[in-house]
Amino acid sequence: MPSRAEEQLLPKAYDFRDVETRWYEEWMKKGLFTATMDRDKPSFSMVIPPPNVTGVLHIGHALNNTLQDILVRYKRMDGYNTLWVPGTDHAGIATQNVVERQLAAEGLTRHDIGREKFIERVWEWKAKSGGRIIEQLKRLGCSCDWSRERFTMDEGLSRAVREVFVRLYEEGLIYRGDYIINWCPRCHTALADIEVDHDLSKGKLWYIRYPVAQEDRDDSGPEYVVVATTRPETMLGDTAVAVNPDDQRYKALVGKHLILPLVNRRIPVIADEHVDPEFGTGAVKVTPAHDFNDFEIARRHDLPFVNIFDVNAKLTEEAGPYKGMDRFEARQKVLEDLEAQGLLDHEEEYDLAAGKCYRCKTVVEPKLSKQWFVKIEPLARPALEAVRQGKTRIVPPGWIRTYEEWMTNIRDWCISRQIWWGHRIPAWTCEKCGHVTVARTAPEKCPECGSRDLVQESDVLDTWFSSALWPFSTLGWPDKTRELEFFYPTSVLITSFDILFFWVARMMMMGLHFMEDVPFYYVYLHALVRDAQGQKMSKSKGNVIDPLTIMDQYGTDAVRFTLAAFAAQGRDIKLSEERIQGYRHFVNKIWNAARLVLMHGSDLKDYEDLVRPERLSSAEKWILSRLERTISKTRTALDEFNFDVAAKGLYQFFWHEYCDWYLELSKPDLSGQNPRRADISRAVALYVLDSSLRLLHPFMPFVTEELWHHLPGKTECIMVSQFPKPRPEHIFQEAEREIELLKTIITGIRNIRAELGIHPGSKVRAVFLPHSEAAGAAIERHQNEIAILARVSETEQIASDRGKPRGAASFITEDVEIFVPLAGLVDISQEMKKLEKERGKVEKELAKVQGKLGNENFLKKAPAEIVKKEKEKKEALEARLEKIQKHFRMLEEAE
RNA sequence: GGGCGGAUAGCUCAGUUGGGAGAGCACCGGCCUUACAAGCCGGGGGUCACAGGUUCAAGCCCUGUUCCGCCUACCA
Repeated sequence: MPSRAEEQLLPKAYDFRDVETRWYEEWMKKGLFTATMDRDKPSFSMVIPPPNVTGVLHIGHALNNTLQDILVRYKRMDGYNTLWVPGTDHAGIATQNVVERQLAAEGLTRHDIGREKFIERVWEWKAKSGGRIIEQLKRLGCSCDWSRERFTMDEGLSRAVREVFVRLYEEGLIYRGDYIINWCPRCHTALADIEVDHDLSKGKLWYIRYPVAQEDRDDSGPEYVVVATTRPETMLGDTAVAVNPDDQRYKALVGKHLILPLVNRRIPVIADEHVDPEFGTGAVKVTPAHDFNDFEIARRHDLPFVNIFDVNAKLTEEAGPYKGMDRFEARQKVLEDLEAQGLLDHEEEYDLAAGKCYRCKTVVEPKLSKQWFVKIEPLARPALEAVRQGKTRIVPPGWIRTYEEWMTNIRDWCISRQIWWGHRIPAWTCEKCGHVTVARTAPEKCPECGSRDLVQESDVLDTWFSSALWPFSTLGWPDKTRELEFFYPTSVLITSFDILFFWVARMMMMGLHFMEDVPFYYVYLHALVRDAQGQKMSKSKGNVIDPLTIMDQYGTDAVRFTLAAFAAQGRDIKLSEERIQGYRHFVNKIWNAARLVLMHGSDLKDYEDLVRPERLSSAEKWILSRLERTISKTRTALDEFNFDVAAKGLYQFFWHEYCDWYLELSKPDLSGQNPRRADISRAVALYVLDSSLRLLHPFMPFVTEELWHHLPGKTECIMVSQFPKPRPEHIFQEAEREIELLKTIITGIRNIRAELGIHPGSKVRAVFLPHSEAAGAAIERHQNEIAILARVSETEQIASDRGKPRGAASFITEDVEIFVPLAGLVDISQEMKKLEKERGKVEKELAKVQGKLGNENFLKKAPAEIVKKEKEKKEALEARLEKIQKHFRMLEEAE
């Protein structure tokens, strides 16, 4: 039966379900997430990596946003003007795909309904289901300023996009040109280089014979040249064969012609440095329209471009008899035909990295087409410098090199996409004179010829173009807003390393160019969340841990704390349910500790005033001192983005110091007869709980908020309370030493009891032989605690070996020898075995130390401090050994 | 091909100027001790991947080797 006091207080187990929704609503209602712009406070701002509107919260989002929320809650409590800007990304291809699939279910394609209607459909979809992920972020407890939520295609951001495009165009940094680009035949659009994934797959290298043209053949020369290719179908678009200029084997053939099999085109043999004579046969087929290298070779040698693929990667008329075939079908047919004509020399197994569309995994096709590009070098240079000079610091710093590498080898950015959903390129072509006008708003007539017959560019911009502006476009740019003034540059960007190039680098470039300052002072790159075996989570492998499911199961606080505790820099997070379960236990532990403390002190409103050093016991000083160290540790760790260190430190402190020792030590006082003592120990318990809850709040917002309101006298929310500040006057070194000794003594007795198999219910007698006055005094002072925590009935102090009890179990430390005399209960031979083992250990250690001290070089070269330490260690070990031996002899006699 | 990171207890990892090998989980034993069995108490367990080197002293610094990740790249 629970007591009346218990009933009034907290339920026995924490039920997160209603607490989480209740407090989130309360925070929203009170407007606690809303940024203020108070001149007296420093600013702390972040922009969320905008999830795709199509997104569903996955474990990566959970990690990313948990870390951001921890930081922003910490800073908010620590007195900053905090702003965390939330929002979503329109995610061009991804979103278009979703709506196209819906259309397909109705038997329609986007072309059936037309561009305008299609875009309407996408907006409808967005209005209906686009906000899902935002709701999920709220479940996670994210304290974003929802009043400032943005969308990359809302009106303001679209205006920023047009502004940037026009300015870059006017500065000559955006141009349009015919280039070879990566084409996704499924998405029907160009892709930027980094939107193409390369993974190694098994393939073949086919060796094909290209006959030398009749008129160029001489009697001594070869009949054909053998070229190697992984993609035989592209031969239909060949316009040359290249060899290295220094390659003696082919020297005579340069300038002559070959007959391209199957299509019988005459193609020249050319010499180009690019060709590696060591690879394959040293002769390369050149397909200018369908290979990046060949494109470059063709430009150098002025070769024609033969386009053999259409938008679906089906063969065009240029491919003659193969017209209309799919590229892979054509590959088979080409090989068959070559074989039939005896032109297939041989084939080899070969691993190759075929490029795949990062959205749909279709093998991309290099393709020639007219696209818009950003001239990247003038933008990349300052972005590179800013990191080199430390204006923006990348954490962990290992990524700096990768960033530099990429920034120095970067190619122009292809920004046009042949899809419909996105920011339409603000360029209009005059149908009459062909003049292209780039403008912020649609021009009425052609500035060249005055024609009103203008057609807007049908392409849209790469999704990442608008994301690149996110840190300033969300703050109101191009207007000069107060937000920009207050919060730009933002303080920190927290994101996953896999979008370092896609996003971070581009924000750096755009921020520096348009705001003339870095977009953020710190970039913290976190790892990927993997499964317990280190495998990437994927639906097909079935190893996905769904954050929503586990939040339902274990509560949001447990999930958040787990993610933080495993967020070690530079390492992937291997997550398993077991770990989350473990931290749910921690949530429960906090709950129950609070329950105990509140049972005794729910009415003690002035507990903070009662905590005065001069009135405290050593245990109370000790816990304050430990708290103090935990506060500093937590702050430092958070300031350095060591979320794991902060989380684990709090766990260790709260569970293993506050609960295991302080609360246990204070129980006698809490329910004792001395009201003054009881008040103080209640006050300290409350004070430490109060501080701990505030330290834990950024990690576990819900349970801490709930408990906070049960503390006496709390009316405001914990999320706007003060984050604990260092109080050096709460460091008590003397008390720390004393309690550590007490812990050793209690553990020692417990150890003896456990080894002798004494029932926890029965009490023992303990005899102490302290090695110092301080130790003796401490034992004296803490008799009561020892009695309770080690279940000791009576204690006795002796001054020398003479008083030692015969036939006792012992525990020997540097400061004190402990004996538990248990006539009849001690198995003496057992006890001797234990001592023997102990003696072995000490002897071994002693031998090591003696070896060092016997080494002249050590004495000569090691720092005096170290030598001294070793000497002290030797003495301590010798003393200990002597005591063990004495006790051993005594047992022998007793036997 | 280039670059980066990792190898420490059964598992996941920490170990910050080189000077006493640690945590959590798992495991074993004992306890329903009035906050918590989602708990308490106690315990076992490691040639710090391998081979050299520097040093009085190496998990830590240097060289090489093996294995495993990841990023990046235009060898057809």
